[in-house]
Parts: sequence; C-alpha cells; structure tokens
Amino acid sequence: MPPQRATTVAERLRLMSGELTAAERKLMAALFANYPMAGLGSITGFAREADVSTPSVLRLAKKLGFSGFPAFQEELRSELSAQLQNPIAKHDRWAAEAPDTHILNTFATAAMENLSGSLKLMDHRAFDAIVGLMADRKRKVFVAGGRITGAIAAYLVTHLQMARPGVSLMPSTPTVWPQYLIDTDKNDVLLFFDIRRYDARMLDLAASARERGATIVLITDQWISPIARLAVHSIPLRIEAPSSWDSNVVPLFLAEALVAATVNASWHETEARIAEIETLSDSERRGK
Amino acid sequence: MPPQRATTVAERLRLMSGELTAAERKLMAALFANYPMAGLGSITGFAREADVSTPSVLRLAKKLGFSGFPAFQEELRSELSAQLQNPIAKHDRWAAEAPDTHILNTFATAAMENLSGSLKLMDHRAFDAIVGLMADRKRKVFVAGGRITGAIAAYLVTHLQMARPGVSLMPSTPTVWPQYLIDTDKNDVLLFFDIRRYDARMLDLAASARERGATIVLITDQWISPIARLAVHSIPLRIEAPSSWDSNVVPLFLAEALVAATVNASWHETEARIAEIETLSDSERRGK
DNA sequence: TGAAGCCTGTCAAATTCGTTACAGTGGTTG
DNA sequence: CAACCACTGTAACGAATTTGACAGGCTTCA
Repeated sequence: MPPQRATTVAERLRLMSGELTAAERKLMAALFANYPMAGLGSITGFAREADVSTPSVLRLAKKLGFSGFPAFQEELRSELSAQLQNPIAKHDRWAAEAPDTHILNTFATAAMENLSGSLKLMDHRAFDAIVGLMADRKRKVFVAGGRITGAIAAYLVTHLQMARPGVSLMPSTPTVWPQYLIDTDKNDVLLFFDIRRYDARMLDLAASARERGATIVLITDQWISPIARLAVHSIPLRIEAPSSWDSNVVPLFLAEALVAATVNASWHETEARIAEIETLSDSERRGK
Repeated sequence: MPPQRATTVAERLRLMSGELTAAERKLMAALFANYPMAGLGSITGFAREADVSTPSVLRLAKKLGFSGFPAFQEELRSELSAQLQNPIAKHDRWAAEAPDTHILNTFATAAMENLSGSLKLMDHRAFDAIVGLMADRKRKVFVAGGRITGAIAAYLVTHLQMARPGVSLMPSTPTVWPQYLIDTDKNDVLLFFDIRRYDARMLDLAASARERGATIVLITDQWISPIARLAVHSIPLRIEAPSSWDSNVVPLFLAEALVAATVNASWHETEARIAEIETLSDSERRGK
C-alpha cells in the first residue's frame, strides 16, 4: 500500500526535509535515532519519544502519503523485513545512506579513531593541571595558534573570555607580539596550539615568553612540536585525516573540554559573569 | 519487562518447545518463518497468520513470562534494535585513566553521539550537491558565521582558499556586508554557519543575498535556523554538550569533510595549486 | 463407555489506540 | 496594529485491539 515502492520512508523523509515543520523534524530526528524501530510502537509512544503530540505524528504520516499511521507502520515493517532478508546490507557505515567509501564515512571513521586514540594516550592529570591554570583568575591567559590552528585558538579565546577576564588571543602577525610580551610576567599562561608544519616563529615566541617567566602550555600532535621542551604541560593529539590536511576536530574537542572544565572549576565566580554576558548581548540585539 | 534479559524470545521459545501445545507450536512456526517481523503487527494479524485464535497468542505470550502481548512485542522490538544498533554506541571509558565522570569522558561520549547522530540524519546527496557548488570555480564562495561559529567559518575559508580561488570570509561586522554583497551575483554561493541563538542579522544577510540571486547553503543545528527557508541545501547537525555552550566539533568535522570532498572533486585543478602554495609558504619561511 | 483434564475457539467487556475537530499560539503582512 | 496564516496541542469521538470468561471438543485412562 505504499504510495511509491521505489523509495523508503527514510529516503522520502530526507527528500521532504525542506518542507517539514518543527514538530515533524523532531519526529524525523527521533525516527532516525533508532530507525526504524522507533516507529514500530504505538503512535503515542512514538509521539512521546519525539516530544510531540500524537496528531503531529499522524500529520507526518499523511504528509508522506500514507492513509494513516497503521499504513505508515506497515511500510516500515516491510522495509525492515526486506532489509533483514539480504544480510549484505550490513550497517558498519556511519552515514546510513551513503556508500562505505563516501568521504563522510571515511572521515567519520578517522575522526572517531583520532578521538579515542587521543583519549587513550591522554594524561588526565595534565589536563586537570591546565584547567587549574585557566581557572586561576590571578593569571592572565594568552592563546596562540598558527596559520591553521589560529581558528581553533580564536574559538578557545571566545569561550574563555565568557568564562573569565584576562584572556587574549595572540595575533597571527609576529610583528605585534612584543606589545603582548611586554605585559607578560611570571604569573601568566601562554597556551599554544602547534601542530605539524610547526611554525619556527611560534617557537621563538614561546622562548621569549618563557624567558619572562610565563607558564607555557602546549596542545600539539602526536609528533610533538619542539615547543614541548619549553612547556610545563604538553598534550599530544591524533590528527590524521584522509585528506590533504590534518584534522583539527580533536583539538577543537579539547578546547571545548578545557572551557567546560574551567567553568566547572570556578562555577561560583563564573555563573554571574555568564548571566551578565547574556543580558548584555540581549540588550545589544534589541538595540539594533 | 522481560523476565530474563539474557535470552531472546527465539531462544526461550526453543527451550520451551517441548512443553508447547499444538496452537502454540503453530505460532512458533509462524514467528520463525519471518522472525521477528511476524510478531510486530497486531495480535489478530499474528493469530491469522498462524491460523490460530487471538487468545492463543496471548496465552503463549504469558507462558513466556510476559505480562501481555504488548510486553512481548516490546521485547521483540528491543531485541531487533539491539541487533541493528551500531556497535560503536557501546563504550567503556574513553580516557582510560580518568574516572567515568571526568569531563573528558562525558565530553567524549557527547561528541561521539553528536557525530553518529548527525550522520544518521544527514542527507548525503545534499552534501554532494554542496561539494559540487564549492568545486565549481565559476562561482565565488562566501562563508559567514556568527559570534561563535565565526571561527569555524574562518577555518573553512582558510582551507578552501588553498583548494580554489574566489573564496572569502564574510566579516563579522554587518556594516561592511554591503561591500561584499555588491559583488555577489547569481552564480555565487553563500555558505552560512548558523546555530542556536540564531543571529537576526545573518538572516537579513541571507535574504539580501538571495534577492541578488545567490545560492544559499546552510549548516545549522537540529532546531534549524530560519535561514533554512532561503537555502537550497540545509544540513542539520547535533551539537549538544555537557557544558554551558554548544559543541562545534561536528560543524568542524563537516567543514573538513567538505574541503576534502571539494579537493577530490576537482583534483586535477587543485593539485598544482596546493603544490604551489607549499612552495610559496616554504620560500616565505626561508625569507624570514 | 464414561468421565476427567487440558486445549482451543467464540464472544463480549474493557482498554487502548488512531483519528477528527477545534482552539490557542506565534509569526508575518498589509 | 489588526487581520491572517500556518502550525501545534488539547479534547473528544469512534474504531480496533487486547484481554478475560465461558463452553465445546479432543484425548486419556479407568
């Protein structure tokens, strides 16, 4: 009884995804989260799972061309039994609909391996120590990144500035570095992102800062930047990708984890600050 | 509510096969004929399939230890979904040395779930279509991001510029946007990163660009930015994190995958360019 | 042959489910 | 700012399902 035998429900949903309403998109997400099992229970159960009302489920089923919810379910069941009958359609793929060799799948595998590989190697005490440095408001924090990692550094700074004062991004132009170094003393922290094709000028910057007594912290790759010899803590990450360039997914992950841990470590000081930032950006938005 | 989680319904049936009555054995045969789909419809349908009365089905379910037919069905469904589930969902701790509750582990879990959840939802044809747009050198490409996603946008631009000419980052200051819009025509592509706390000014920018005939592409979160209605292709991603802010790990992942796919799609044009960039940056480095 | 015990189907009650109708909400347009 | 539109949830209805009670039938054994 399916309107078009050619396409699966998943396929049809993806094709229509542009024309779906908010509630329908919730349902789509819930269905894909555990496809197609989520749709095989009662209509109320499915609705509850997606946090929508029952009629919304019905409306989606009709939008997809079915006469009612039971018809929708029957189609799901027949898809499923077809799929179970040829066990060749095994599910090791990440992006369900794309072939194994699709770049989304090869990239996802690499990202997963990078993340789990990085974490297996990671010294969580070094991580905690770095968080301790970041959470200490008596210290100024500078973050530096190279040509590629600069964006990650900027991302970290944007978030860290919301969590505490005294955070700056080292500009990518070496000519202005002296202006930053002059204000650096032995209480301050310099966090470097330095991965493959290590930048010699970053090493110089680290050396100068070290001479002024600053604490050097390093996020690097598994081949380890020369800055490591100047750093109190170094965290090596896996960054391989099936691409012409390395992947910075794990460095970004680490940046986010550092921010979250820093916020946790000084929550009573941070809470008010975050609330205040919310207020300011709201009023700015209204002002426009 | 299965009596013993350890065994499957099929298992239990086989063990009890000696004590089954004639009607129950019919049901068992019908169920095994296409397991477990036959049991997932209505109780009447199942009974008819086995050529037995409805109450016989109920009696079998109770004999197996279930409270009723729905409970029996739910067990079948959960068996099936466990069988189809991606094995990656299972994890012990990621960071071996740290406790489960350490932020590295909770963050890693969230990141993995975000990534696999995003991929399940993703329409790979939309991805391929976007790659097609990016690989087309007749089109200029502009990338825009908000306060937070600006860093991701910058990262994408940095890489895309190495792959092809005509790529620009939209500055974060709206006042200069007209200078960019003036050079935009119907061949051009505007890629937006817009996630939660959607920026109204970004929507305005998208609308203006759309009026000029530009092609709008959107990377957003699962709640979907209003820009979606102006976009030719929208890709929703999961971005939840145990933190005060959302995670941009998956958006970065997508940016990297887009770059890699774009390079692949036009490798013969790109190869020389990348080599040349290498040469230039080497000589610049030596010149310093 | 008759009686007891178990099995199975019919029937009807109760519950749950799917569906429709309607009203409230938020956003947009003139 | 009002009128409109699209979307979503609440509530009520009707339908289908699940379930319990009952009775007929088959087998077994005295």
